[in-house]
Amino acid sequence: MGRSPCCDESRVKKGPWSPEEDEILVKYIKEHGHGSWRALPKLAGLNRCGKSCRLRWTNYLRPDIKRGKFSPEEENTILHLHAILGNKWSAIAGHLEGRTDNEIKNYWNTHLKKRLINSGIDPVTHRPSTVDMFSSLPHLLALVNLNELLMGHQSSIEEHTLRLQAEAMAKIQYLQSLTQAPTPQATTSSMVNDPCPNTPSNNNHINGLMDIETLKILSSISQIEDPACGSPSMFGNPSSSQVREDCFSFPRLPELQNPISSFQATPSKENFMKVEEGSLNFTSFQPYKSPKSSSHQLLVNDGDATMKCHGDDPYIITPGFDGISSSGWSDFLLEDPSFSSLLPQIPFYSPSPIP
DNA sequence: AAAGATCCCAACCGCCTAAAC
DNA sequence: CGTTTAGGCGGTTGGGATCTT
Repeated sequence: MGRSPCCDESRVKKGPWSPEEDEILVKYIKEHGHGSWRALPKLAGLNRCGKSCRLRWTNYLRPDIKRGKFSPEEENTILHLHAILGNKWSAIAGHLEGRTDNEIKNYWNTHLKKRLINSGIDPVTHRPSTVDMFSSLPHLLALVNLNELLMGHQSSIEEHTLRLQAEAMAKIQYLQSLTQAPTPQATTSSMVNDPCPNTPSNNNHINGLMDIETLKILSSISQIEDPACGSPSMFGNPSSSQVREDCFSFPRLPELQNPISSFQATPSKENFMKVEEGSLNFTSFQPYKSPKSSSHQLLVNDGDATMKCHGDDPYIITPGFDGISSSGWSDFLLEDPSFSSLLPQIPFYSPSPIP
């Protein structure tokens, strides 16, 4: 329930500010400070609402505003911070001296977002586009299984097999739910403007490629579940052998030098955690509890850049993903909880609850 | 040169939060 | 403790500027 607009009075002027109005506002604030924005227009002799005055001042008239083109350094800062903070424009603006949240928001919407999209990067997640994410799923699963083998987490072949089957079932159910959901009138713009891109339901906002990709993924899962391809697929699909023959490659993923690494994270001071061992190329974690939600968030810093994922589930960290160079992420990929929920049994690091 | 398309950004709108009452 | 409200925020829009055909 929002409050009613502060400018109910229809008599107040709207629209572009005239130079005279600007002058009055600047003069008043320089002499008196803004004080109560609601009271300011009357005191200053402006036929505007207080909100309009505040916006005009903070976004345009403030003397410390830096105008002009964004420098490459500023662009990088915005990209990095947006990957961490999302559309928290005021928070991002806090790191860019002289830039307003509105200016950064506009610059993002008109320049940076398009640039990421053109580079095949989802501007919301800062990761390769959704289709690419799905195409990487089988590779991730293979890595997971390899990791488990290397780590010796399975006590027996049978236990390992059971776990793989359980995982595969979870993944399949999820993917099937995607394909069975009603198909919205998906367009590229609907994906771009999707306000909740990380929710599973929104993964439906994919065009026909989704079906193809999903089929491939399902096919690959059946391969993982049955690596020898010698037993019937769990789909019971007679044509699955044909699908299986289409062993697709993962052009976006380089050959990994290291499988997903094991590492230990121990609490140091307050909510900060340091990685004590492990071969991933980052230096620190910083989990924290969002004050506005029940989810935990996790900042990971690789010495050059910081990324974030959030949620209560374990995190999946894949080294060697090298498709996001324009925003500086090159050493790893953090998957979000909607994805990690598909892999519930992975013994990865999960941030400790923050008091 | 003109019309249409696209870009850009200042400004507005509606919602949220926290402080005041 | 519940209600009201100022300030703040992010999303969206309107229209001028610029580009394309």
